[in-house]
Amino acid sequence: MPSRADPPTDVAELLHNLPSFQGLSESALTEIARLAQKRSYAQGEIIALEGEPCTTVHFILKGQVKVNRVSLEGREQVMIRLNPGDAFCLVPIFDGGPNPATVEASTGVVLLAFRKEDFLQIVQRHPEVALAVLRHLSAKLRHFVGLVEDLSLRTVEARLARLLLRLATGEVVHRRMTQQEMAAELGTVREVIGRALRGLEREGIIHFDRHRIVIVDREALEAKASV
Amino acid sequence: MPSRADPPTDVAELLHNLPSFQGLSESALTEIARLAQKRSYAQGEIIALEGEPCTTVHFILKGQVKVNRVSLEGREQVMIRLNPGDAFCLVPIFDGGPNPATVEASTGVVLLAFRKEDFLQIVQRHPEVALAVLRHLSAKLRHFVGLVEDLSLRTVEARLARLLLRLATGEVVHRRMTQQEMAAELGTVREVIGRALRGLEREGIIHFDRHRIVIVDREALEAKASV
DNA sequence: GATTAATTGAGACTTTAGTCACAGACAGCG
DNA sequence: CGCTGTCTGTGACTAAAGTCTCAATTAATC
Repeated sequence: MPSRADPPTDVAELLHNLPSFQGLSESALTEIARLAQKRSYAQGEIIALEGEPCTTVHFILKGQVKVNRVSLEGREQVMIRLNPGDAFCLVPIFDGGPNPATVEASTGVVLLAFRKEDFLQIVQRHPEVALAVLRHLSAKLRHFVGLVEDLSLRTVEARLARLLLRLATGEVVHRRMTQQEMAAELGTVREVIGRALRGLEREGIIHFDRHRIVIVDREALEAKASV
Repeated sequence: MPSRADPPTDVAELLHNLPSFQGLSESALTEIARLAQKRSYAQGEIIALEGEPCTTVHFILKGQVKVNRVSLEGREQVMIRLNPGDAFCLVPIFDGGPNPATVEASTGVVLLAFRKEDFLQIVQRHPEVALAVLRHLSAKLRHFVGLVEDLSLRTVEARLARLLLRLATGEVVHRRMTQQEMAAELGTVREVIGRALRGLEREGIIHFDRHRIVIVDREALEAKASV
């Protein structure tokens, strides 16, 4: 299903939900709203393709996207997952290059799109927006430093332990992620994740309860995570 | 040897060399120059330490720094190397967190430092600077996407081949980099780099000539690099 | 509810990477 | 020149990760 340009409703209203546009006057907001286009994507749709030129910035209103790269052999590495309030395609807009990675809708997604020229104008005219975008890029950079450290200096088991701790609310990992997805997130393959999970269960650290994973021994899991 | 705050000379002049401050009026430049402090660091000095709070942005005037993280077992991963014109400690300034990584002077280094509050003011008052910093962060983000892909989807041999191709001017790699340094750059250990290098030589792809490496068969090296 | 399709479990095996332990080479320096 | 510290070469070994294959299980769909 292709993306749809939704009818131009109360876009200014939607801008209120985006941290990047906080602290602006109403008049500025309506002006900016005129430049935004609301779009929807179905789950699984590709929103931006690695290597392609890019002329639009996107701000997520609803849903989640994953930014990834795929190797020649078909192995996927998820770079980052983005949620409502986050933006993407900022990099190609600012440095002028092609998309550094592919962006795919993990769920149904609604977002606001700005044309490159318009967005560059906005950033230059509204220091609040510029600062918010700088904050956002900084957060991403910090995320990547952690990701590189994980991949370079930690075992799969440690990375998995950290992922479980991150996903858990209380002692339950309710989120249903397939082993394939975990593998793509952690830079390995399905079988290895499966073995690692079963290993953790055999050690009595986690427990499979239907579709949820329960953390039985949090301390032990944290110990694995900090290797 | 500790960092020195150099005497306040012609700082405005120095700003001309930094891409982040292009396109500003002379008056703006002199104003900004008043807020900058010139500092020097000796090779090997730590300029910023991972986990520490950070209150200063730095722009490199001369020399090179490496940004890295070290695991508990003492293994090092270089995140990025920065050269004249580049800035660092932007992330903690904008997102308010601690330093995401350690910054060390790879050579003797001269840089300009701004206090956090001052720099945030500058960015908000001068859209040109904001835009340049956005470009700079974007370039770093792009670099990190490549690094993650390398670590996750490529073998050490492929990463090494890419490094050699990047370092080479013509067919010669003026090897000033030790195997230890290459290992830290590529996320592995010295011995593995040594073996990989000797492997490439045995295959007749590269050749050791004194302290330089000569690329004998560029095509074969590129083939290894693109795996 | 039968039949696909997707997901998971599992074993056997290969490859890649990392560890350990030394010996040799080499560069800088008193 | 000889000493010292850094860097490199090498082999034997271990560990971690990845591959291949197939069965079992669990959704998903008509």
